[in-house]
Amino acid sequence: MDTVSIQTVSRRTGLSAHAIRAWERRYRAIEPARSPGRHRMYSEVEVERLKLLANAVRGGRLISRLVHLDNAELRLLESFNAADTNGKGALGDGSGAHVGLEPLRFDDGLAAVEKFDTKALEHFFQNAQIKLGDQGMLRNVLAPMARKVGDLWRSGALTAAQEHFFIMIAKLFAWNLTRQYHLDSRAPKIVVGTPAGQIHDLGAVIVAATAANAGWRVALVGANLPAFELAGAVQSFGACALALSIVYPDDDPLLTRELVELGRLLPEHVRVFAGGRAAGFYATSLEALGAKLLGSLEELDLELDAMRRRPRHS
Amino acid sequence: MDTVSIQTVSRRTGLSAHAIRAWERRYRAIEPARSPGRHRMYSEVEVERLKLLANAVRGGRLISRLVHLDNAELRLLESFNAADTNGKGALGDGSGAHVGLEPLRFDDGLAAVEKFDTKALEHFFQNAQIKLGDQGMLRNVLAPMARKVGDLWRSGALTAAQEHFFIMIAKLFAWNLTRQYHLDSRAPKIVVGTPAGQIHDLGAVIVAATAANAGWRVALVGANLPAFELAGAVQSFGACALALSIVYPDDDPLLTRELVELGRLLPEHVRVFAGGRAAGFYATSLEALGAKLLGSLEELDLELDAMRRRPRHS
DNA sequence: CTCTACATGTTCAGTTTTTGTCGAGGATTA
DNA sequence: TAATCCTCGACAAAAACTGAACATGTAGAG
Repeated sequence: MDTVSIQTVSRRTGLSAHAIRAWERRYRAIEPARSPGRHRMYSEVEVERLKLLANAVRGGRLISRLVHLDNAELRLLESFNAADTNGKGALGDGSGAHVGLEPLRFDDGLAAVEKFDTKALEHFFQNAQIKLGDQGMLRNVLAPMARKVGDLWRSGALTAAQEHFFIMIAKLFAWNLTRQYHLDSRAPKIVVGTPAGQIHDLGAVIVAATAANAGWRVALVGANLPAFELAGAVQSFGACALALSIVYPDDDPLLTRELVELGRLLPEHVRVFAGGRAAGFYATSLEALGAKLLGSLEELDLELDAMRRRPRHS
Repeated sequence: MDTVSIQTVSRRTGLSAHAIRAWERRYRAIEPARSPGRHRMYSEVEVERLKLLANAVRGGRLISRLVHLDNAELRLLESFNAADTNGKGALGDGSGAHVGLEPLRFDDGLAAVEKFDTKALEHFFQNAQIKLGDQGMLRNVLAPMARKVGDLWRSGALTAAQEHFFIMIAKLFAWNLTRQYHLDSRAPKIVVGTPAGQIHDLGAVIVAATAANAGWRVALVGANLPAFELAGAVQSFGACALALSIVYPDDDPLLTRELVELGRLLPEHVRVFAGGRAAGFYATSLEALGAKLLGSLEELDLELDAMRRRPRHS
């Protein structure tokens, strides 16, 4: 159904309306339906394609070379430039230059949190997503912002209500990213959750989004689960990996015990990852159960990718 | 067959009465029954359809193109605004073809929960949403299912991991519903949360979705908030109402104290609603602070609607 | 290293479409 | 009787359209 106006397409793709028309005129990139009055009316499929094109162009490719590729090929390219664009400072300087977007200022996001302004906060995230891509947005905006909001809360600069509000929306946004990945049924499976005592699940949601992006099927089982529950979930989901998010208490004896228990319960071949702000404090326990300690989402991505390539080495 | 006046429709949809008439005149979008004196009398289904149209328009679509679509297709479009990126599998097809054929089997949903099958569970929800509408799906599927899952967990038929998994997905799905209603800035505001001691926030999310659907701007501040936080959120968001979800402990003296405190802190003109399984047990405390105890989402909807049409106090 | 030829996003200008809003004059409702 | 609605025509702002010119950056060629 062709119902989307060019302005909306522009907002959603980050391309200017003029650019979209230019692409049509010069390369017939997309030739949308027209209204009786000759206004362009785009379908979702066309919007999707324009998004792919826009992303590829941001990755440094020439539009004239892209228009012949089909969507699958474009998606492939996308994963490449995700790999090499992520580190660089697209964040602060906003010199992404060509595609004209408003610069990405953290303060805008924080201001939205202060005012409980759902719309502004989502807009901020969306802007970041267009600019940095899914992964970039998770790593360079959402995750650091979560830390920042946490700090501000502890320092008293934000109220608990504001912090909760942020977390709620951040979770939803991250989760929505996972929905767009189409995974075939042969994809490997992973369980994501937080062990007993850990009640914050934003980290887990972010990890889930990352895993889904890496082509895994994810069971997000939430927060505060005892070892036997986690092990049970792994077993009944048939997962070959388990990711734990450990964020808050730096030194929880219960958690240490839980991890030991987990080592006892999990099948040998199940790979365990752990990450999050406080994960490092449990390094020895984690090591004991053969878990891999990860310091960043990038590392997680690499690990997951490596596992995919080399199926089960049992 | 209750029918409502055009002004009511206007308030419920956020459209001006003039606009509604224009849509009818120009596109025959909705042609309501008429009174003997030619006044328009809208039925609920017509209101529902106007809401769908209004939302699609706010999502950047052109009204002239929407009027040919049926309700199921409109709802489908909404999911595009919400998820924003999507349309992977849609490739080429796009026409609603397979939209709502499968019957709504509760057991399908539960089976998905057992298997940690995210896709299937979301599909189940979406199917229900298309079939019953947002409100219907919240009231008749999501909420009862949440109760059911809770029971099954307590009875041991489901593990905690499965229960958490369900709650996670349900929460995100319900919260997603609130996103589609970006309303104009004149809409009244409400804060939704749960008081200290209450750690389950699914109920709050459902309430938030309901309020958003009724045309309110919502700040969902999450669970377990002390009275001063709630009051502070109400104040800084500028809300004229506060909704509390009280689900679990039937008799928590702390909560009683919190409610008293809340009564002390809240401005006079702020209306308070309370609902949830355990809300009834605190009836006296709630009454003391002038809160309205609600037994169902329908009641909430009515109350919110009533408040909207009151003359706005400065 | 300069010069030239693309490639490609942006701007300008003058029209046209789309769509929400207003007002007048009169009828209906509560 | 006051508030609300009706119809119809007109209006106006926002957003699109077209086509050409413009600006900037990149890549060879000389």
